[in-house]
Amino acid sequence: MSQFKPKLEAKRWDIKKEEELLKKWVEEGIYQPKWDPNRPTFSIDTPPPYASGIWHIAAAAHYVQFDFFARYFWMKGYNIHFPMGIDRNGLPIEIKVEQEYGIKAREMDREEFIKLCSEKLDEYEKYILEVIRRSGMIANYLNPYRTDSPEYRALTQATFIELWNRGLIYEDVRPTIWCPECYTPIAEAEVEYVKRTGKLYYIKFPYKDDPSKHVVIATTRPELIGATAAVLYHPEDERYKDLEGKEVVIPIYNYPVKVIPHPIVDPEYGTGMMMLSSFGDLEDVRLFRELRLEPRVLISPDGTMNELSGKYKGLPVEEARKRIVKDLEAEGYILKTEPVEQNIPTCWRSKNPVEFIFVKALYLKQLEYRDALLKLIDEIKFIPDFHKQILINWINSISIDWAISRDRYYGTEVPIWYCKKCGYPHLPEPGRYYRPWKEEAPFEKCIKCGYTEFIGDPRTFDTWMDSSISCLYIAGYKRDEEFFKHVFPVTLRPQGIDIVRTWLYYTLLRVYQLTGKPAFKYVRLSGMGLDEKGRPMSKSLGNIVEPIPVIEKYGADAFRIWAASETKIGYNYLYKEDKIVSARNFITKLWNIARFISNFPDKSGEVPLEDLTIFDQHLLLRLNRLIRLADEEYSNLDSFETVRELRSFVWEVFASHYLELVKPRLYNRDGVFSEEEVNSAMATIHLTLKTILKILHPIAPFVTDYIWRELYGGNILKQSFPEPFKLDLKEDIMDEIMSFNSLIWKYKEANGLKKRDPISKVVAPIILKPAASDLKALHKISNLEFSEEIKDVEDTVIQL
RNA sequence: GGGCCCGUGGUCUAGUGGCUAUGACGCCCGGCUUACGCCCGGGAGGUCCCCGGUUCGAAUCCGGGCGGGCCCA
Repeated sequence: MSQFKPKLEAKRWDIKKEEELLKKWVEEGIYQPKWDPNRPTFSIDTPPPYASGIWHIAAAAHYVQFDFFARYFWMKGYNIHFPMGIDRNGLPIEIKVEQEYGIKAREMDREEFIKLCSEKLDEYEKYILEVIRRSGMIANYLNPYRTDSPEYRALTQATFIELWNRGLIYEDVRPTIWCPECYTPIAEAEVEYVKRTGKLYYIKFPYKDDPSKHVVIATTRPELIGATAAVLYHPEDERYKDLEGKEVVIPIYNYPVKVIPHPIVDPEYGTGMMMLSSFGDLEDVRLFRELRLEPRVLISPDGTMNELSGKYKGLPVEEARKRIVKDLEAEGYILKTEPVEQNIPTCWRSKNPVEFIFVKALYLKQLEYRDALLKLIDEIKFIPDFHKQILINWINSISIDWAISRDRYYGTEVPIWYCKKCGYPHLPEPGRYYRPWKEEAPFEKCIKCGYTEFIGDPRTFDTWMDSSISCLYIAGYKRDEEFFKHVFPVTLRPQGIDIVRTWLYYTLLRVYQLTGKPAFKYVRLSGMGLDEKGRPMSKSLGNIVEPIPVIEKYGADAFRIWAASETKIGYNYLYKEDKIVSARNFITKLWNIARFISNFPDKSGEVPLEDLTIFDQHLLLRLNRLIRLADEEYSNLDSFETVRELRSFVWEVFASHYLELVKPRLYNRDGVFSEEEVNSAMATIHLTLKTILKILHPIAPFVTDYIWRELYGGNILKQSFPEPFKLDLKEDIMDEIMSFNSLIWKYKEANGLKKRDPISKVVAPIILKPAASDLKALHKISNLEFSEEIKDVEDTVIQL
């Protein structure tokens, strides 16, 4: 009928419109919302992604997930503080630059090297910000903060200076986990254990008092025999009991060590006799401390053997192992070798095996905060709560203080100058950004000896020293106290479960040390995004799916709907293209519903709820369920059920049944409906559409905003989130309506009728009476009656 | 070795004590219904990993096992 013409003309949503909307959003200022101190604030400590290469789609999915809640709380009237940050400090970029240009940072000009890193970071940063922009996040990507900016680094240094002055930081020469490739100490949290098959060597150690006798020791590290300080067996091991107190002689190196019983030894492993060397692993370090043994470290910081190793000096560890095995074999010390499964501790960045050597490093006290932190985390709500256990386990397993200095270059500088004469450390006033390796010391003379020359500390901080205060930085800590009071503790920390022991733990520790408070109200821990076979996406597997091509093919909304409805919070989730297709199909469906509705004038402002037909009120009553669910679930920072429920309401209830039923009334070709009834339908379809658009908007901002603008005008984000309709009905009859429709359709199909063929008589349950005229019209029933006798829709009587 | 998570139609997935187990994709049948074939209607397809226990009742809770993943030692 020509009197109806849809306002939405296209037959499907055109994803090219997304770019137009992105421009509009910039113009409308949604990325930098106005601040109103009288309203509550929803703030997000957005994980500043590390600018080091391509992002996979599952990672991007994690980011849009917290955008949902920013948009939701915006519609609920909150201030939104949603900064975007980029993490740019630390080792990964240095390693990337070293590899790409084939250079070594410590062999070139520091200024020059830093410049190369910075340029590379700019390149990667652009890519990340484009993903953020293109996926429709309202994070302030127009003005991101950077962890390597002078302002950010000044804050890292200020917090360090404060903790130093409070005595929480000390310098020590201690056995440290060391990466020879990165040439720096690394933290416990940065060690990654890699399984591989190695060799177990069975080596004879002669008795000191009787060289004709020997014990056999099995080890995977024969190059460390010269670092052995004792040999151990299990106290219950009958084979070795009479050896207690005796001494054995180390082959090649020819010095004696004691035989000591210790429960750490596994009698089943090797021969049940183990050598304790400095240092094969962290356990060795602990044992040396416990047994008060003098360590003999044979390995240099560059991963080669040092002078203590004798003739193996200068050889890389692996090479030295081969050489000493040869020598031991030549002298008949090796009895046998066998393959063994090993867990090699490696550096998570360079993937090289780590070593344990003596290094001077700065330490931040953390051991003494364990109990306080365990208590503190009870004040934070974890979503889902079962993942809190990861953090608890980690806190309980920490065994050494945190080594926070790194002998590297692209990072926040350790702000210390040392007196050139007496070496006394001097720290500057906190506030500005200091670079001791290139700046004059801001001191007149040494406060200890009065000497006037200083030397700057060349080291940088562990990058977690910077990222662990991101929530303080974004809250204006030490820079805008008024703002800080409003937004701290930050509402939400969203992050993956893979960095609980690093980012989350270090943040809670640092923020507690600095403020005495929990950093967040909510911590939302998401699982890992995997490829369609359930494997992590990685370069080496070649299974990385990039987000932007997917967004360009299916639209950001389809991508976001997938992220909202296929990823259960806390659980791993698989990327599957057909899921995105399915989300895109839903958008097409929604578009066409809106297109259909746009044929009819919006009467929702003219008809009060109580004047709607009872059937129309039933639809809104059913819609109330969805409104309540969405409101509750979004406010609990989840979206999974809402999107599934919304999809089912829109597709099944609203489109397939309600809209089919009211079509005859809307068109009213035969004039059987009164003007009030027609207006009621026109009001109901628009009320429902508006509600659906608002509920879906946080998830699918583009298509909902576009439809809103076309039909109702303005930016939908500036609408308030829907409240349930106030209706005087108890339970809606939509389920019965749907069963009835299916019954009739099934009946007609079974009897070879088309859907539009008439039926002479139907006797239906009384509960369906409110929809009588709509049912009659849709199914072309000449005589529709209702009976109280019929309880169940299934028992409806049909006559052809 | 420890912790956490997972194991549901061909594939993926919802469901954490209760009627004939949810949905998506795929498959089969029917439909030229004027918002939508990116559609509509109908349908087939499942030992809910295995064993034992608790219970009137278990996919769901408990114990044990098998298989997979992540993190840690």
